[in-house]
Amino acid sequence: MNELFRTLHFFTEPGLQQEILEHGKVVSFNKGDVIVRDGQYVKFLPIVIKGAIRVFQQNEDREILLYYVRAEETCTMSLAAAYFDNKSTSHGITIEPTDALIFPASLINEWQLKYPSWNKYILRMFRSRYDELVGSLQRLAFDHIDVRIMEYLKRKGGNRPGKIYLSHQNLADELGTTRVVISRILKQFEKDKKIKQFRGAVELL
Amino acid sequence: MNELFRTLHFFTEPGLQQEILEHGKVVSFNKGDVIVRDGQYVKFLPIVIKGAIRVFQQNEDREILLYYVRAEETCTMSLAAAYFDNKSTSHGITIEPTDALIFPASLINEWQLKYPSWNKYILRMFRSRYDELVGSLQRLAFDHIDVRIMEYLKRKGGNRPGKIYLSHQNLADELGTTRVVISRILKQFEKDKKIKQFRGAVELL
DNA sequence: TTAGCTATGTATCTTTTGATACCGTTTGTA
DNA sequence: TACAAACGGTATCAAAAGATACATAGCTAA
Repeated sequence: MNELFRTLHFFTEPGLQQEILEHGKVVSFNKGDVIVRDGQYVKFLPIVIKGAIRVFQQNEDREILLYYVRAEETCTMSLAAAYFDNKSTSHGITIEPTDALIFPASLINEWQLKYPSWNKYILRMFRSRYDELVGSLQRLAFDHIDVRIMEYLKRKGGNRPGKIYLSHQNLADELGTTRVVISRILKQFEKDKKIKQFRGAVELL
Repeated sequence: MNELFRTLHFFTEPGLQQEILEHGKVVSFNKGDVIVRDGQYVKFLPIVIKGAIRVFQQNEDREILLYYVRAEETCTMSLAAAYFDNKSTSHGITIEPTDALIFPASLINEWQLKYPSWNKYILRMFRSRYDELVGSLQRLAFDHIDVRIMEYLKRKGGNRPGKIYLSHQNLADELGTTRVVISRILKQFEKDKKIKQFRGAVELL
């Protein structure tokens, strides 16, 4: 429960902390669980304590990654959908075992008017999601695919040594390209001793 | 001043309307005026009444368009910067003569806690900026440049007949490509009788 | 062990886009 | 009017990326 308290530190008002503990419920999800589904109304808002939710949109055969919800973060798409009583336009699926604090979306309204730190939290969330997306747009617009792959691997690896588990196909989906292109570039990286490849994983050198 | 009242209708609480009129100031800008500059602290928040502000980021020689602030809208980047007391990371420049309601950014905090309709306005703003950006990302990732040009023209033209005033170079900047590419594709459109070209303008057929 | 699935390697071809260079035309203004 | 700057047309070349096809390797379950 250490992580729970770490998460709570954003919410400086004792009243808010109490409300969160009172109305919130800690739920454990398995890898691959669906948290939100496109077209569904959002009744509950999650704040992730441990793990990660992958949030993405899907049109026809195309898929576009919006963001990952990680520890201490919430899902801005869910928040907005809930707030405006809209159906969700994205999917949210856990990519690893995940614990989240879940509470009724109906509380958002009240909290906004009562707790400044809640507003700060939400606005910071929106802002950083927006910045992330601008970053993606920029990289997509101006960087070549090899740079984008390397950037992605570094970010995913979090600058720590160790294997990063994803297939060429996964990578292609994340970056919006095709498997063949990924294989081609990764092979080149391998020749240049920038990475080591395994079945279903990559290691940065 | 008709437009001013149209803008105000978002703010349903009489108290908020009164505060806006009291603390706000209507300012007229010329085309090309700089509203916010990268690296500058944001002290005032604009709500556009008439006209449009182009908000974009610039790194080295690259430029990336974020959004236009049009009538009844505000600049979410400014808002976030002001709220967190950060310097702006974007530029905002009017692309036509523009009237805006300007008020001290320091009021944001209070209004959030007092007026639900202000919160609603802000969140809707953030949400739609985010959605716009996702759209751009999607088109950039999956559409070919000819489709993107046509989409852009249609949006800019607002499905009305009439000329759309921009040079090939402008278009190239907006779409993150080069002038030659634009000229090439527009020529093709002209051959296919999809558009008519003029110096500094295009007309959809 | 074998069949079947998933993951990866790679060759070939085509398309799209970008880079560069040079041209003529229009427009604004000194 | 003359000159510079902005605008647009076009040719040539190169690079990047996608499409397709097929081969091989590892993993797993019957």
